[in-house]
Amino acid sequence: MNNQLDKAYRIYTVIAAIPYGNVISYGDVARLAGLPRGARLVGWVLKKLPEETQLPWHRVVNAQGKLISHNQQQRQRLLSEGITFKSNGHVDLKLYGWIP
DNA sequence: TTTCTGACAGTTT
DNA sequence: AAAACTGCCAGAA
Repeated sequence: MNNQLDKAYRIYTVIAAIPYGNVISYGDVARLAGLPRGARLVGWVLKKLPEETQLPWHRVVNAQGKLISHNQQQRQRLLSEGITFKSNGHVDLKLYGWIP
């Protein structure tokens, strides 16, 4: 079946599998979840995550390496995983892009 | 039902 | 280089 829960579930699975110390873009999450153009859906799903989720949502950044604006916590978590930032405050996707 | 809005991306101006 | 436009999917109004 192809209901929204299946799609959300596939997205969860992909995000849960992002290795420690790596980041991935929304578009790549969608692609790996079988939703080639579902980047916005990934954002929608992540927005709905509960506070206490164990999903490594902080490893998902946009295609420019920019973090979401509303959450300071993301940068902190990435730093604690050893991820470095460029002078413009973006993560370097070339270094940390996740190739499964 | 139609329209608008996102924690986005890719292409075209 | 930067802004605009288009595609995508689900939800809210």
